[in-house]
Amino acid sequence: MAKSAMSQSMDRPLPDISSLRPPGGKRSSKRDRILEIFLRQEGHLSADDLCELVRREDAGIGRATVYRTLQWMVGAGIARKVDFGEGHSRFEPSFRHPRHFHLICTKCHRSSEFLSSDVEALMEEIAAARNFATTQAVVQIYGTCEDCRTGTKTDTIDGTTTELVFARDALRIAIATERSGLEFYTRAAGLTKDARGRTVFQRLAAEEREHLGTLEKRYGELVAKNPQLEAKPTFLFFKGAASGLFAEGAAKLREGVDDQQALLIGIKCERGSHKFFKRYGERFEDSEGKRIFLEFADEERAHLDLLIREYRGLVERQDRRSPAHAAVAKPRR
Amino acid sequence: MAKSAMSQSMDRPLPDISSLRPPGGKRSSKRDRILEIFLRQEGHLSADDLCELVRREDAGIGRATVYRTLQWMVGAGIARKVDFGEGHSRFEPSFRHPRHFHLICTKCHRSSEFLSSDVEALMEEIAAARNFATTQAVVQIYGTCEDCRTGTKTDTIDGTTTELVFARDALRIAIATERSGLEFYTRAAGLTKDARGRTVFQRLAAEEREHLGTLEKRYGELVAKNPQLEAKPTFLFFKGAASGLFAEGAAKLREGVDDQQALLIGIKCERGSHKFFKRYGERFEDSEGKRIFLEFADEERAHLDLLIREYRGLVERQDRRSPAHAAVAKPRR
DNA sequence: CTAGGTGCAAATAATTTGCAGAGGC
DNA sequence: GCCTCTGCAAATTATTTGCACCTAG
Repeated sequence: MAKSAMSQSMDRPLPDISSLRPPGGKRSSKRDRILEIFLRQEGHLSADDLCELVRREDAGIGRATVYRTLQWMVGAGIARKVDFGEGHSRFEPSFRHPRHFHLICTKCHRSSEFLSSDVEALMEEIAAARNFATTQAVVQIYGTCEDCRTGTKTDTIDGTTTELVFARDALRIAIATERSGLEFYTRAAGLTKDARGRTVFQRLAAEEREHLGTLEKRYGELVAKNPQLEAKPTFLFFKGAASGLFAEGAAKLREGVDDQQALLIGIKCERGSHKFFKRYGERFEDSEGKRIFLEFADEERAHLDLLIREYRGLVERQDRRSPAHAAVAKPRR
Repeated sequence: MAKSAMSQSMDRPLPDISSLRPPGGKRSSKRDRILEIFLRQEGHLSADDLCELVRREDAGIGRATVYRTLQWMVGAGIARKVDFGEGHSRFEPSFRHPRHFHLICTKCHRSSEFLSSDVEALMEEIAAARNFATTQAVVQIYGTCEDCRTGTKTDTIDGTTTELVFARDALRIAIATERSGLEFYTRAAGLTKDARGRTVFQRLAAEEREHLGTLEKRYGELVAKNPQLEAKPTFLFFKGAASGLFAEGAAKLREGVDDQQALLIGIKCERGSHKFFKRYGERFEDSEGKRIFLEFADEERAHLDLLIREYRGLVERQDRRSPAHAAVAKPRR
């Protein structure tokens, strides 16, 4: 039985490339050369592809060294080994997008990538149900790509645009969530009888509107600077329970609730939304998209705090009026 | 570049084993021997494992023949080639469960299987968004299994119990859906003012209750006959949008609706539920679990028809009273 | 000086192929 | 007799190793 497995410890946050020379071996020499050439490429290289490339620039480098360097890179978390069932492994730089998945065309042998937090969430659930400690997950969809079926060249996401497409998708998701939040608060403001409560909701609606404006402006700037962006396929699939949350909240509002309940619903929505974007934002590598998610999470957090403050104030005022009823459920945290 | 790909055309509904001898080659001889030995095993065999097994029973069979038979089996849809990243391929009989996914323990090198219609649905969506024609999907979760971490032996699903565990899970899902349906109709009956409409909802509630009883009895019988079943881990992960549908429907009822709207909500729920179970039932191989899903789909269909009939009656009666308002949206189909 | 890095060629491992012979129809 | 199946050994491909040599700290 051969080579069993190059240490499967992938998907670490990887600091920066220059700082990881020491771990393991001495400084370096050809290693650097190979690494540099590897990182310069895009797509999924086979060991042999890399050999060729290296040989082209530096005649005196042996296949064995390339293989050894590849093993080191995988162990150090610089590269990821992927298997497309071709009888040989391929390698991809891992610093760009951790845990992305692949659509693999069996006709043209090209593969395109996608991110799906939805799929990840499901896999986490499944692993948890089986008490399985996940280190890595592989999702590969095999089939025929659009280009091969129709003969036309469709727009693809290449190495230079992934970052941008990711940022675009992050913005789109944030905007969608913001919209449903705005709708929720507008409706809540319309329903609330208490003048003070209404003011809070109006203020939140105004904030959402403003933030929505900011996000849309940013989106506009992004696509203005990169006109090809709008046509690119979706890279990040993320239904975002957050948008579901606000819709659900809005439905509850329609059932008719008192001011206190409305605040609690708002709190639930913002808490869910915050947690959600924080959690998913954190699992991405440093990038514009990640930053958008985390910023957005902070924004939601601020709203959450505001709502909680207001809720406390409301309960306090009620207490003062009729201390006996004070036993109303308090929001956690 | 080697062997590229054994025809990727897997996952066909496979008729029965005896009838697929002719396609391709002559009758057979050793082929049958190898096939028979392969099918008798459970788990994921490597080509070498199979060679050993075959050699043990029939000394005069060469490695090449085993490889060639394996290729033929994959092409004929009898076997599926799986790659766990060990440097060699493994093969599994494909007639049991099409498109299942794997949890692979990197410590003990064992793998357990699961089905997730939720993951499948997401992958379909993703493929559709990219205009990608899927032929096969691979989902592998690598990590450490419970046994390896805790040292204890947990209950696993082996070849003899998969069918039963699948049936168990199908029943559990059907029961959960039935429960939420029952709750929905009970609530609807309570809310409906029109005597006739109320009768319909009561009748449906009664039917759901009865069917629920049947399903629960069946579940009880199943686990009584196989006491080890209750402790087995979940095999089929299936949130079932259907249960979500009824819950959503019930929420809408709470908002306060008239009888006609209540019927429409019921129709929407049953239609969704029927479609859902039909669709997912169809993608399974013939098995008790599949039958449970399809039976359940039929049941929901009957309810749907009843609701539609009732809805039509209601509209007609209204028409007779005030023909002018006849332009109410009709349910499709 | 010394541990690890490197090249080359040989070793290993998984899988396929060429070819002569065997077997069913 | 034809056509495919088979076995064996040789070929191919991907990847690793042994070993002598080289090089940076």
